[in-house]
Amino acid sequence: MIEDATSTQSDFIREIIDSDLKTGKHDRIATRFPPEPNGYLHIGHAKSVCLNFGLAAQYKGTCNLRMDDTDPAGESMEFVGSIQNDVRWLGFDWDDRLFFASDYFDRLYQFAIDLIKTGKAYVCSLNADEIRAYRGTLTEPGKNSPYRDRTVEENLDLFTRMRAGEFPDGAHVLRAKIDMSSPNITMRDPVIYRIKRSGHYRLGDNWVIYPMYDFAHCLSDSIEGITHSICTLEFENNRPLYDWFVNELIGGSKPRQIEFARLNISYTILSKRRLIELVESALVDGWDDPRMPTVAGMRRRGYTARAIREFCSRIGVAKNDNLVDIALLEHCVREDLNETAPRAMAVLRPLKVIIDNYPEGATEDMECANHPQKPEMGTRMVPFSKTIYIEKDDFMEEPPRKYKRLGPGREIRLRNSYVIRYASMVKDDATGEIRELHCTYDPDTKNAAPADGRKVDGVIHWVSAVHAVPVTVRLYDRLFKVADPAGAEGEMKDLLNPGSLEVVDRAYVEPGLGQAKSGEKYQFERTGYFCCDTKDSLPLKPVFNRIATLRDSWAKISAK
RNA sequence: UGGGGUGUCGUCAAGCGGUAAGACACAGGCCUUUGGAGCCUGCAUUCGGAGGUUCGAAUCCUCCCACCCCAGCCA
Repeated sequence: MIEDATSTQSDFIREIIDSDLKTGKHDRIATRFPPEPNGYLHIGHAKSVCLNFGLAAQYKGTCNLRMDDTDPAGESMEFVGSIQNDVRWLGFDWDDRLFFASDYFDRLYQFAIDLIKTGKAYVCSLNADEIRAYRGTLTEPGKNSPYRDRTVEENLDLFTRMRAGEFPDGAHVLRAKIDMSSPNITMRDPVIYRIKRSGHYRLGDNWVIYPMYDFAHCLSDSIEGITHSICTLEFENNRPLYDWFVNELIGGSKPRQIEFARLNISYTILSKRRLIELVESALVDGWDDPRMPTVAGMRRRGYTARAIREFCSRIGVAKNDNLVDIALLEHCVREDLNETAPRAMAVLRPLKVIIDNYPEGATEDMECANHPQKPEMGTRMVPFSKTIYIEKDDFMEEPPRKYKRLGPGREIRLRNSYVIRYASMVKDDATGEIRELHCTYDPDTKNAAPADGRKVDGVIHWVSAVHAVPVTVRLYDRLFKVADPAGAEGEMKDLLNPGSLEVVDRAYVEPGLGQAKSGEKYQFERTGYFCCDTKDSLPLKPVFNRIATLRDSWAKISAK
């Protein structure tokens, strides 16, 4: 198991576990990560994965991966596969403990029979609307169903026939007989089985009745010997029901449900429903669109599993509603990639520069460090020649104060190369746009300070025009333009950041990058971290996704 | 206005009766062939509010306020 996930500070759940271990309530701990295979995992799930698997690792216990597939609608093997892939990619391992709630259907059915036999469950023949009406409201108690007092024999007969497929969908449900006047609506004779003929993605038509979450989940936990069943806050109301089923049906050690606050992140959305909406309305390009907060999307964007784990560790585990600043996530990727990503030069918006006093047709190989602080990462050769491209932003005709880049009369250091001095510019007669710059270079400054001791403050990156490789670069930014899209009014499409994707069709990268392989991550010096796209890159024709920008203190200065 | 939760810096989050950790963000400065990275400094006299208990309260008690969740045959 990975180390960084185990070296986490404490939280209220770990305190509970420490106490359970200390008092001898448990001598080992068992958790589980229980997704429903009806969608892709997102970073909110990653928080839960890190928590559950991290706990198991920390306490030398186990964490099961369990598909909570009790409602066949929307579930599929595709999702089962993507979930396994994502959990594994995040760095966790469930060994041979991949389970399916649907594998427990026989036992669950038996538990239901047991409940009927002890008079704790009954078949109710009210329709859905009637059940709702009988349930009462938040402030008014419910009324007993007229079917509540059916005999055990009648219930057994009806339930058996429900299973046998004798009734149409919705004709009957099995309900727990608890308390229709409970102030906790969850306890007002909750439905535990419904008839649903949709066909299960694993079991086909074996069943026409399916257990509800409240019934299946606690019993699945019990079957697997889970000690701590960790879920999100919205299930707090369900805990009494969780305990009710367990107490009625399970002897010995019982699992304990503990709830924590789900993750929210600014400028994005983490509800499965909304994510599905984004995909289905084609507002994004699929579940793995690099702007998506899905594990698949983030992976494709270039986020590392390590960065995600670090993020999950830093946000902590508590019960407060939260909206974590997306800047923290960005910080975590930068922190990781700063250590690991080789540097390279890429010019996103090229401006041609001709070095007048540099010999025509000559080429020089410049030795460049792959990481300025890590000599062990080696060096590479980057060709330099008379005509180069620099970033448009790195020249200003009328530079403001504090601007350290190129301008009329100015000198600048070309990264890993020479110092050049501005000579003149050529403008387009019609538009006034700057077409190209002419400069002169100082031959004595190749990776050396000027001999006369004059200071050259600015450093800019460049790429040799004849050697550079044109590539497509996709500049990603936050998906939404509002900090809290989940809490915002209006339609989702109106909340999206129109600048969340900018495609640069013709950026120039240093020659070596032409051979970049899918998934490789680089720091394009002075611009950001980029990942060679795993889907759209072709051999020798890479497409780069911007993972994150570098911190840009000039942007802050210039904004003032 | 039923029940269940939560309220500590802009955002997360420690704190568990002994006098407010840390992180991100932000603001200054140093350093720098990435305006990157790194380094240094600053950033809650105050813990939703009001009372009370105590030598001492963010921590205990009382009342109040705000926000979140629950009326799927979803999970």
